[in-house]
This record gives sequence, structure tokens and C-alpha cells, in this order.
Amino acid sequence: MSIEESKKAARLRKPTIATVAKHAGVAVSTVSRFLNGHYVSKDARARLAEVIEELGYVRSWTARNLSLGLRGCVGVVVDSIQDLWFTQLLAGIEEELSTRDTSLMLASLELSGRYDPRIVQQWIRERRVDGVILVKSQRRERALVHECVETNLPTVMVAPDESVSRAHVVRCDNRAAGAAVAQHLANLGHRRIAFAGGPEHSVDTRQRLAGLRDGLEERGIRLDPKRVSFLASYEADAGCQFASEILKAPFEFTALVTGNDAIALGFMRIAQQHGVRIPERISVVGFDDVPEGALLWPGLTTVAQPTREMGRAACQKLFEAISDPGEQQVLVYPVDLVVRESTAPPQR
Amino acid sequence: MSIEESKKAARLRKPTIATVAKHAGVAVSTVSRFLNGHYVSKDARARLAEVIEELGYVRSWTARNLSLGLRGCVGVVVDSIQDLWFTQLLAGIEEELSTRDTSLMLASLELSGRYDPRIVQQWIRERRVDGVILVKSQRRERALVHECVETNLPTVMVAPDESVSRAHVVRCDNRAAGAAVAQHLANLGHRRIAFAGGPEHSVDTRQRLAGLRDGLEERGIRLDPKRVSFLASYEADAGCQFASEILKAPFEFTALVTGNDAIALGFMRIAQQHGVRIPERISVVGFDDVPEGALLWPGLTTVAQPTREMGRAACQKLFEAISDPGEQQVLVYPVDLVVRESTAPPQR
DNA sequence: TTGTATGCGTTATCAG
DNA sequence: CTGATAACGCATACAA
Repeated sequence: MSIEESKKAARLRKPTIATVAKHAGVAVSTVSRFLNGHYVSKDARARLAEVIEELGYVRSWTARNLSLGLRGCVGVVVDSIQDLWFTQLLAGIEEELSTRDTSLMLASLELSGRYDPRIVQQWIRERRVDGVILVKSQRRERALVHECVETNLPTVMVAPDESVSRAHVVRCDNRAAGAAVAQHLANLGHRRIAFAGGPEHSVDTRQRLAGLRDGLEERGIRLDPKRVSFLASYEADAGCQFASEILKAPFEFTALVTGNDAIALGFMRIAQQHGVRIPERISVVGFDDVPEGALLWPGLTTVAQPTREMGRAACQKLFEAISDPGEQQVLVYPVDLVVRESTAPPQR
Repeated sequence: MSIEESKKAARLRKPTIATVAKHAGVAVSTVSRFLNGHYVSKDARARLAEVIEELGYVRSWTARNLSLGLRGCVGVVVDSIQDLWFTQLLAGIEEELSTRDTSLMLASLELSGRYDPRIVQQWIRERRVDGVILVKSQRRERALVHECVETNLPTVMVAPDESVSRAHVVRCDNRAAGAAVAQHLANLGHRRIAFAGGPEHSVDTRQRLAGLRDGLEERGIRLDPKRVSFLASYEADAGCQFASEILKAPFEFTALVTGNDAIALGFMRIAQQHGVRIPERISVVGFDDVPEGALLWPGLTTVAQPTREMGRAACQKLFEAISDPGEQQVLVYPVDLVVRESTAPPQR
């Protein structure tokens, strides 16, 4: 009776590894080995493939993870999910994740206007994620990075603002990016060029500036230190503020290179609001190539990164680190100048 | 010996429910009940809280999910992760999720330029998610929606383009939005108004148009059917294309209401490129209030939705549906007109 | 190569 | 109210 009942129940319930084993006439361990690509005889292999297909068996990732002591989930941390550049990175991450049966936990460090890393610290302490991808981590995230590394939590950093060890790093070739901009502006005939970067300590900003400066010098153009500024953040607001400052007095330069697209967009808004014509009066260049830069008029000349690919790579590296915590690598991706309407030869 | 060893191992290993039980002198089931807020005597409760704190015990969500037959993961489906509006919704979803120990799987239906719902179908078939949130699902997603509903997969739809049953729906008050725009434009003095919506079958577009039309009529203004168009999509490209069409010949209207912000942005880019001044020659209004609309000059007048809140609500509804598959609800959120620089009184 | 037995950490059932 | 114990579905020593 109870046997009958359990049999019926088994028929209704969705098939497990045991069901497959029974139908194929092998042991569960054999099925498991088959599923994981370990050694199984040709015969068994064929039979199992058939039975699995027939039964419509799908493995339980929850059970697998429990058994392996994994969470089947990675964390992605960023200042704000609405970061224009991050969205593209996320697309790459998603793409890679979808091939891996791994889910995602997202954390904005600045969700409701103020900085709060507690969610991420909880992840780390409770080991809720198998690893984390830290996107554009800044100085204030130092403690967080430290926690990750101390806990031996596999960690990949994308475009970190400080150099780090004990974590994979994925970033773009900022120096080349700066150099490309230098060449473009020099070719257009600009001689008086200004730079408005992100925070001064930021690696991205420093490298882009270095590339720009060197590139200009190669062409006999000096980047006047008086025309180099560092803003408080990489956000559009900072660009707006900078524009307001600049426009208070007459200014001399004919081209402005900003730390990223968001800053450039903010600058352009305020400049245009004040009647400053772009690119006639001033050419503007950004970095990142966020989609929005192509959506306004004039379109923003910028330097594109293979952002989506970098997202995929970050994910791949993370999985490598999870399955085999070995050497830490630094991946540097090439960049591409994208010329739109915000740059033109200087008027005079 | 082996006892000693196992003891040592237990000390090193991180504490489980069993460790807690031993230390507190109760059975594991009692600990479980305590953890889940079921009935436990006051004494035991106090002791357990203490022991848990002391041991730094954290429960295994993997094991819990296995036991409960859950995945601890919800799916979020959208055309493109880079949808300007979606990003804000995602912030709300994330916010809610972070309080629930649930992770996320993201799927773009149009990841590499072409439509491919297979990833989502896999989720459904393999029951990899406890529920899904379908964002802005369109006509072509009908089959997908059908699959979700047929499988009894808890489903919440946010701003679906078609009306659906057997799923929770979260959307904004589109009619009120259209009416607000009507009032704004009428007050400014516009009489000749055009509308460029999304796809004609889209609920959002139809409701916004209806609200606009009625609002105008109340004020004695007729929305000329000749000035009503429907675009192929809600994306900026569609807006660009529409602008190119319009600008080929002289046009009569002084204000354009678009189906959403993305369309408006695309339109404005091309219009400005052609030297059409906004808002002097033509006022432009969008819907959604994506952050980018505030980032350009002139800033886009639009109708804001409580997008983040809607994300949270969608998530909450989903969890309700997961734990108790009851009545399907429709949640409608109020909207807010946001006036920026893209609208002004008509010149003549 | 294959099968047996045990562990992974919880929850739920059912006596006490 | 509490305690034993059987699921949950899979992976892996270890023995065969």
C-alpha cells in the first residue's frame, strides 16, 4: 500500500537523479558522473542521455550547490545601478551568467542618496555569494575591498579607482584613450586645451590625463596645468558645477576633455544653457561612450571601451577565481575613438 | 581519535543549526522553529538568541531553499537591460530583493540585436526561478507570457503592452499622464498639437493618447487625427526616424507629444541637427522621466512615474504570489508632470 | 568503470 | 511546546 503510494508519488513528482538511475539501470553516482562530464562507459553514457531526454530530467542547482558548498550566486557592487556606463557592463555580465546557471545579487552603495555598504558586508559575512564583482570602486570602498580580500572571497574589480592586489582587475587602456583624444584634438588644430577629470586620486583620471598630456606633448602642445581640474565625482552633476564655475569668467581654451561622458554631458547642458555653442566655441570630449552621448545634439565625441566584453571577462575571471584561486591578473582592453559632433576645428 | 578529529573539524567548520542546537541544549527542530518565528518557549528563545549571537551563526539559504523546494531566485525579463526606464525599475527591484535574501536572474530578450526568448523559456522549463517579473512585455512576448501562466509560475507584469489576466499588473496612470500633458500644453497656448506614440497596439500609447485627447477636448482643442502617428518601437531610433520624416516637408504643429522619453530624445536630436529650435519652433513632451531627459539642453518636459516604487511593488507582489497564489491584482500608480525647457508658449 | 554509503544544512511530520 | 527522524537532490570517498 505505502509502496504503491510512494510509487505513484514518484510518477507525479519531477524526476531526480535517482529516477534517471533507476530507468537507466545504473547507480545514482554514475548519473552524477555523467552529468558532470566524468568518466562513464560509452554504453552507460548513451543510455543515460536517452533516459534523461525521455524523462525531461533537469538537475536541481539548489541541491548541487548545497552539496558543493556553493551559493550559485555572485554579487555585483556599484555606486549606482543607474550609472550610465555600468548598464552596459551589466549586459555583459548577464550574458556570461546566463550560460552558467548562476544568479546575481545587485548592490548599489548609494541607493537612497547616501553611502551605505552594509548590504555588501552582509553578503560577505554571511557568505551569501560565491564571489563579487566590484565596479568602479573608489577610495571610500577601501574597507569593503579589504573585507573581500581578507575573507578570501573571490573578487574581480572593474575599473577600480585605486590599484589593488589580490584581486583580478579588468580595465581599459586609459593611456591609449588619452592619447587618441590628444591626436584627434591636435589634428583638428586645437592648441589651448583644458581637462576636467574625476577625482584626482582616481586611476582612470590619472591615466587618461597622462595619455592626453603625453600625446599632446608629442605634437608640441603643452597642457597648461592651470587648465587641469579635478572634480569631486564622475557624475553629471560635477560637470554641471564645473561648467557654472568656468562660465563665470571669460575662458581661453577651445577644447575641453572631461574625465568621462557623464561629466561631459553635464558640462554641455550648462554650457548650452548659457548660450555657449558646441563645438563652435568649444569642443568637448568624453570617455566611455555611453549610449546617451549619441542621443543628443551635438553628439558627444568620446572614447569607446568594449564595455560589454569587459563585463563578460570580469565574469569569466570571477568563475576562474572561484573554481581555482590562483594568480591574480590584470586585463587591459583596447579603446576606440568615436568622433561625433561635439568636436570641430577651433573657430579662430 | 576519530572523535577528536571530528570535534576539531566541527570547531573549524562554520556553525550549523546542529551546532546551535547542541550549544543551547535543544533539538535542531527547535532551532529551526525559532529561526522561522514559530512557537518556542520564552526560555529557549532567549537561550537560542544568545547562542546564535555568540557562535556567529548564519543560516544556509541554499539548504533552506532545497528543503522548501524553492530556488531563492527571481527572474526579471526586459527587452534590453539598457532601456533607460528599466534601470530605475531595477533599482527598486534590487532594493526590495535585498531585504529578502533572494537573488536575481536577468534576461534581455534582445541581447545581441535580435529577439531571442530562449533563455527565459529555459528558466521556465527548468524551474530555475521562483517567479518572474516581465517588464514592458510586448505583443511578441505573448507566447512567453502564456508559458509562464500555463506553468503556474508566479508572474508580475510591469507596464505590459497588452492587457493580461492571471498575472499581477503594475503600471502608471497613463490617462492622467496624458491629461496632465494636455493641460500643460493648453495652458501654454498650443492649439496645433501632434502625437507620436509607440506601437499602435500598445496599451501605454493608447491610454496616453486617450488622456491627451480627452484633456485637449475639455479645453476645446481638437487633436487632428492626421497629426497622430504610431512608431514601430519605443526606442530612440524610432524617434529619429520620425523626425527625419517630419522634417522633409513643412509642418504645422507647434507641439509634439511623444510616446515616451526615448522617442522624444531621438526626435530632438534630429530636429536640432536640422536646425529646428526647441522649444521656440516646437515644444516637445515625453513620458517616463528618465534621468537623461534632465541631462541635455533643453531639458525634456515629461511625465514622471514613481518608477522605483513600482519596482519595489512589483517585487512585493511577486513574493505574495509565490507564497500564496491568490487573486491577481492591478496596481496603478499616480504620475507627475515635470516641466523643463523643451516646452514653451508657441511663437506666434 | 561502477555501486554503496554518507554528507550538505534545513524544514516538516508526527509522536511524545 | 519539544524531540527524533525522514525528506530535499546531488556529489564524492571508498570499496568492489
